[in-house]
Amino acid sequence: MKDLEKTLRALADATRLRIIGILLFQEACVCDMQRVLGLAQPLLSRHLAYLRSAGLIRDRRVGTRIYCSLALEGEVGRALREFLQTIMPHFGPFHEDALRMKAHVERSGWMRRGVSDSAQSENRRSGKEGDNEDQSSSVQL
Amino acid sequence: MKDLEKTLRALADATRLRIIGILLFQEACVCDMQRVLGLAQPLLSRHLAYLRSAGLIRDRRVGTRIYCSLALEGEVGRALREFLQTIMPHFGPFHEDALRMKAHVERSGWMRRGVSDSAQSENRRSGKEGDNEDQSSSVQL
DNA sequence: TACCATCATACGTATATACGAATAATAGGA
DNA sequence: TCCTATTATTCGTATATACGTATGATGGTA
Repeated sequence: MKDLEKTLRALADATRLRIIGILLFQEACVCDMQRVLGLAQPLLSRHLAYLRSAGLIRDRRVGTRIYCSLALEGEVGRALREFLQTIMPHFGPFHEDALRMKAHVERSGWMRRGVSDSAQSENRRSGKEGDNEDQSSSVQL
Repeated sequence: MKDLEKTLRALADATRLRIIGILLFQEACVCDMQRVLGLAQPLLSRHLAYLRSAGLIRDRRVGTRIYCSLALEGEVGRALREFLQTIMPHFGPFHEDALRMKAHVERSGWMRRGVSDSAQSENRRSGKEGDNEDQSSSVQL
């Protein structure tokens, strides 16, 4: 968690709030977020860079894909997570974004199981679960 | 509490954070804040207007003086208060501002008791206590 | 009414920020 | 190596924002 001012500045933009809203549920890859949020790729990339620079997210690369997750640790991070979990349902686009992401993930899961990338799917299911502590969330739709 | 985006934008400025840091302790008048924070009067006035517009503070006039206090109600407001109480001690100027305000209030109280404005002092002590619920705070120095 | 204290608002300026379009960098497969 | 998918970065532009300076508005007292 970086500088407090930088953190709060990161929250002061609707696009970045939408990104955070998605990540409150679970890790997501940039390409999924791009489609679900309907953002231009460069724009999304820039906002992610900002959030990364502020220490709010971290990422990992799997092949060509970057998976992002929230990085809320320490006292301030925990307080921020709680705060976000309380306020985000009050943020206009939050629910629709969440539904779209859920639908997208289910559709994508189906495609993966049926068509392609089974090796990557195995990779995700068997070996990466332990790394995704940031996925835990108590926000309920 | 107004629009969530506006609220978060209000937090994205160091000067406004300093103002909020002072008000986390208790209601304060504009003139005291101006002196303690060392801000130009028009600047302080503008930032207070922003915070007021965002629904984060409210004020009351007593003669020529405006007293400001935090207005954190409802689910989001309560969450925000908790969040602020946790994070503000991590904000650089917070502690010094608080000490300066404390010293200022003690010095001012002395001057009031000794020299002038005893009617106003009585007014503040006897009749306004019930209105200052927002003064309660558990932030400890 | 004049004067002073307190606070709000207008004007101008420098800087920050968000975004679109274009391009560059990285990874993977044939 | 070439091509494609994914992502990062650059460039230019419009808008927002923070601040200093000057002025206006409100309240109180002599």
